[in-house]
Amino acid sequence: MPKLSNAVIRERKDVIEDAAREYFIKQGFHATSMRDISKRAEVSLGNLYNYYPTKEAIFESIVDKYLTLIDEKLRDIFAEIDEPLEPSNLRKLGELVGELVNQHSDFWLLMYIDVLEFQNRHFRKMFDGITDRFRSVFAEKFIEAEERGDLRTGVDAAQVFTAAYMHFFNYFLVEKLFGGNRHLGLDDDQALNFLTKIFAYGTLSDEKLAKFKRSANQAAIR
Amino acid sequence: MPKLSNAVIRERKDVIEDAAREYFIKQGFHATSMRDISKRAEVSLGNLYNYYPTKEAIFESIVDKYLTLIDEKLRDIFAEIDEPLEPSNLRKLGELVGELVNQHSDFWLLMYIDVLEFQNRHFRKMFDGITDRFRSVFAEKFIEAEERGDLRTGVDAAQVFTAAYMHFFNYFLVEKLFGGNRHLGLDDDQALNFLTKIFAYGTLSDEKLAKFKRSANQAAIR
DNA sequence: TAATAAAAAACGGACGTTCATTTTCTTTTA
DNA sequence: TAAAAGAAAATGAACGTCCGTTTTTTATTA
Repeated sequence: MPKLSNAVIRERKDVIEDAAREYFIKQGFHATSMRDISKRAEVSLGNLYNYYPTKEAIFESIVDKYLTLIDEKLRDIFAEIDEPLEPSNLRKLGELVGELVNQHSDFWLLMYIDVLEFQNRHFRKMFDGITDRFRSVFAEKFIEAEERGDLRTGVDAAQVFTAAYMHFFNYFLVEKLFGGNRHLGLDDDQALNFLTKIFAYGTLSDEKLAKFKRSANQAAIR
Repeated sequence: MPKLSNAVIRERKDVIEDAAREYFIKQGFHATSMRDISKRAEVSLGNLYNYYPTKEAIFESIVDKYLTLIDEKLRDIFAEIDEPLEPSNLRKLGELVGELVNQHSDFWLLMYIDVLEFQNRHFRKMFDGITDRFRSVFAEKFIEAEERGDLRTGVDAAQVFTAAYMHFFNYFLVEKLFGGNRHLGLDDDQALNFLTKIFAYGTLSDEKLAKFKRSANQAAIR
């Protein structure tokens, strides 16, 4: 038999990794057996080892693929945010983060597996230096906003954005994975408005806030 | 041999559960074997089953004990908060939550085990209806604050308190368990000030804010 | 036919749990 | 006061199953 093309190999690995991921997120890494994976992927047990040297290699391959995907998704999200400190855009950030959490909750479960079973070895970079990364993504925007005096004196734009981002994230994770069940006593839409307002009023300068109150954007965040 | 007293039984269970917990949080539930536990607890394998019917029962016993402990700790924390919406008290809340997270990080790892391996069966109640619980804990205080007009119109005191609580929580969890590594670009003290200010400016009425700016409390949160 | 992939069988060890047996310690008896 | 009895606790071997991985065998196709 001739060697399989890389494309075919990638296809079969995808099938295997889909099967493995379903088990991992349902019961964790150690509770999932290679036999479980081989059955669901419809690949013989022995053949798994033609594609991966160990079970952990399967996990790592899934994580790597996901990290790349989430990275792209986040890039897409930030591309939609042209004025990161504008309340309407902050709310949009929240919406998009909510979609990301809900559509890819598997990813966050894998992160918890990593925290538990691998001391967060594979996901460490997720939050490390996140404020500085935001600062470089929105570099000009943050400088402009500060020059315009959009923020209260002493407030750092990148820190505000990070705090809002983290809050949105955590809100949706609690709702999706921890049985939050409308834990703020609001539906997602209302919660987004509520949180957006806190961050707007909490960080914008009086002049900027006055503009915000006069603007049509206010209507959308009520 | 006469029956062991309940006190002795409780003592031995504590030893077993300490051993089990150390393994669970280091490698998860399924990666921990009854033999591991029996060795560290210096109890024979078979004897474990005189104290617990199954391995899961050990996990459940640990979780129950911890839920009680954390519940008490939270009660202590809230007892220290006499004016929940006062910025200085909000900051104090953050400090105390930080201590809780750092001193009992095991507990939160158990919560992740539960999310992963038991679909959060044992921890569901942690966040369910949390806003309403805060509302009843601080019932009079919230009503007083609203009557005094401390909050911007339309802002619900219990929701503000919950949002702040959740944010503090998440901040310290990310720092402690997810490799946050000063993820806001600030040390814990500065981060607490920063977040407290956001929630104060984000939710208090102009009159209340004016008082806050004039007060000595402002000095403590700088 | 020759090289590769896939499947199947086999390996040694570890798993959660059970159980027959031994140890421990109080109580009863002589 | 010492030994015997009785009951509960502790033990560790044993059970059947499953584990991750390796090795062997069979199938596939340029």
